[in-house]
Amino acid sequence: MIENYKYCDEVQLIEADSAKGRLVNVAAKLFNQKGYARTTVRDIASELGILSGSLFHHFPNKEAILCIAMAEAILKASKFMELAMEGTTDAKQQLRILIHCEITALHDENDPGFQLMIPEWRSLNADNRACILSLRQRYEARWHKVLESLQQQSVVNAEARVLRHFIRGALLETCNWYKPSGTLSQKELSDRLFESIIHQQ
Amino acid sequence: MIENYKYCDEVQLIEADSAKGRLVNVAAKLFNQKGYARTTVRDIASELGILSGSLFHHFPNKEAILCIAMAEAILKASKFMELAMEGTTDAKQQLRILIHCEITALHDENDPGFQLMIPEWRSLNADNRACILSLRQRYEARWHKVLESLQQQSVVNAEARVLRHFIRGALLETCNWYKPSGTLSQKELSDRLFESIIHQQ
Amino acid sequence: MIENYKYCDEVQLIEADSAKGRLVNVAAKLFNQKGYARTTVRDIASELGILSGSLFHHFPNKEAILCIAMAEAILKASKFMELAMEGTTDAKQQLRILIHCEITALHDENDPGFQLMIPEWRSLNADNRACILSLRQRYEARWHKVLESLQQQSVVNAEARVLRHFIRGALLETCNWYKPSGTLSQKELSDRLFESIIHQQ
Amino acid sequence: MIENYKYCDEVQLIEADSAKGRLVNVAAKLFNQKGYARTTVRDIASELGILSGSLFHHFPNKEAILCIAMAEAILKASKFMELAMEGTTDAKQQLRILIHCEITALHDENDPGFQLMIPEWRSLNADNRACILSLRQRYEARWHKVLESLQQQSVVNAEARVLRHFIRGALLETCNWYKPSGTLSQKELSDRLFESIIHQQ
DNA sequence: AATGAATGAGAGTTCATTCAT
DNA sequence: AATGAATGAACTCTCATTCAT
Repeated sequence: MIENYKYCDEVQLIEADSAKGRLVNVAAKLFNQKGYARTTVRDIASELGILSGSLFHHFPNKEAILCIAMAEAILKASKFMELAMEGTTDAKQQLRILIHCEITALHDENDPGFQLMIPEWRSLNADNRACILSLRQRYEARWHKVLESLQQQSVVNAEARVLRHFIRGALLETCNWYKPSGTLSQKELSDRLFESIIHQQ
Repeated sequence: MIENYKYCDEVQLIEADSAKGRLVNVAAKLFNQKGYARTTVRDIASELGILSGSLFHHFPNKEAILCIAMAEAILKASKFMELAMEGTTDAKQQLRILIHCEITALHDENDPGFQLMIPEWRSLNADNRACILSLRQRYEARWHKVLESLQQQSVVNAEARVLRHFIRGALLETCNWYKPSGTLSQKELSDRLFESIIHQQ
Repeated sequence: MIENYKYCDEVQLIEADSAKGRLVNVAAKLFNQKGYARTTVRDIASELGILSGSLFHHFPNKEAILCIAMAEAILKASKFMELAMEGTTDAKQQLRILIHCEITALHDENDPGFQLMIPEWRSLNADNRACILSLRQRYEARWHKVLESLQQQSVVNAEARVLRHFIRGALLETCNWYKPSGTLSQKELSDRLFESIIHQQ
Repeated sequence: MIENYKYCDEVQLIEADSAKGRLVNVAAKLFNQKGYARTTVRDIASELGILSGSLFHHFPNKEAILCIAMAEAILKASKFMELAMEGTTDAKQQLRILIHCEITALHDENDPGFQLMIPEWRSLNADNRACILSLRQRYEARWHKVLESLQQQSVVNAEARVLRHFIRGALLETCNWYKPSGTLSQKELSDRLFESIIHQQ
């Protein structure tokens, strides 16, 4: 039954201050905390101080909330990343920036949808997966280009594709242990990963 | 209701050939495919050719199946790892072995519980978490020792604790993209990660 | 959403004394009284002294109950009619029997599904409609043959097809006004309609 | 909740060209197509190009729309019928006219409420039923008189009351099969029923 | 050990209706 | 007159779990 609904035909950033924006944000936070399946629409509604039926004024169903949270997150992260990359041509520095941007996206309290993308992938139906996938393409293409360049320079010891997966996994896992409020800053955390891969002579 | 049940007081390896062993195996496989929450006890039972009520002759509840699958997996992986480490004293080689063992555990078809440990952690209640945590301790202690040794030798550029998280994430993520049947063998995959971290002079 | 479920692949008479048989009977009675849409599964369950969830042990959804009630009704009515027609060759007498059988089916307390067929037709999805339609075919074919024969004899003044619709409507409407407990017996009622159409010289 | 509201205290014909008139018309059409219970106020509103909340500026609730649609229909049909009967004294001819008028009312696209009266009777609460019933009285009294007269002349073979039910059913059922756009005109259809009952010598 | 009917809480969703703007 | 966000009760259906057989 989860199969026959499709969202995000026309993706567009929702204003974070709107009712809809707050709703997506709150929902994504709960999805992160408890998992999508374990989060009920009543949980989301009560967090917002409304009743569960009112959610369906804004979204046709629960999955649409997840889908739009992911869509917004990847769009936002893509923009942020491209802005941050501007003017940098050195592949090593580009990688440093990519890592930092992804860390930022994963731990941005105002954009809780980014870290859902991998673990809650299975919660999307085929159509919604296709939609999110297409949005991720531009973002992943950037990564690929940088890593390929590094591979050709023999700065890294693995195929670009394989290395991207390693890095994604390492970064995603930070959501399970890293607390931004601790002693390690996000910048330092990013650098730790960067330096684990790129050894300076 | 998930809160008030505790399993795995007395952990012991179930014979893989027993009815109980097959049950855990089948269930863990389904949990991997669809996620614990989305897998129903009926799914598990029908895969086994029995009715859902019959599951409860073997396990007090669904969570217990998850818990024991994890417990078995970590015990089995620990044994396998310690066997593989025997006689190796060089820290670099030890790391290579650890990585290879974890890849093996993650992709072992006969031990599908290992890859559940992180993503389905939240599906366990407090008691069961404590139980699994204690079983993981010995396993993680081994990792820690090796990584600390490498850090002291300045072979790696991050704190042992942080690096362990990076590696765990990178390895876990392989479950989402790596197919053992493809062109890259598990050994090669392990080596890719090893060489990404440990740069040879 | 009502669209994507199909029932009655393999139609077979359910034993009226079984739990399932009683369930269909009770449900169909309620559908007659209040209409399908206004009858809740809780209504049905509470009439049976069980809880609403238990219904779904026997039927996959509410529509399936309606569908099987119709399927059983038309099968039962077909059998009854063919038995009653045996040995009768005179078309007038055959019509008399057909009318009587349909009156009987419409007012049979133990087969409350028959009178649902027309008014609740729209409550079925496309697949279920096709299923019921195919079951009705044999039944309607009988009517058609008799009425055509009468038309050729010029005993009736309308095309067989049109006349069948008139008769069906007239008979169906009896459910809204006729009470078998009143002064008019079912036999008499049937004869009134018969004699309204077939004028004796 | 359907019980405690009463409409149609003061019945009056709404101008068909008014906003209210169009609304009733559109709603009744939908009620015919999908059934009252399955038609949502959003369906009606979207057909009119407004939002569902706006309906309640014109009508206190959904049931009122149904009720007024019926009320208008019976008033309109009564007027039409009495006009058509004027000057006709022969009972047979009167019946022919009555049948034709009812066919006309049932298939009048501009008066879709008439065919709702029987099948959606159950959707009205007690007060609204009483209201519609009183409006139908004059209309039905006309039928009764004509049929009694025919019965006394022994032109028909059933009690007036019973025959009226037969005819009503036969006519109502035409809504389920007869298409005015087909080869049979409404006049011909009416005559078919007339001639099925009144056999010419 | 297994069945299968039943439970009962709770899930997502629907929808007539209200009301401040 | 119309909007559209919100309500809240009711809906169908799911599912882990129980238990007499």
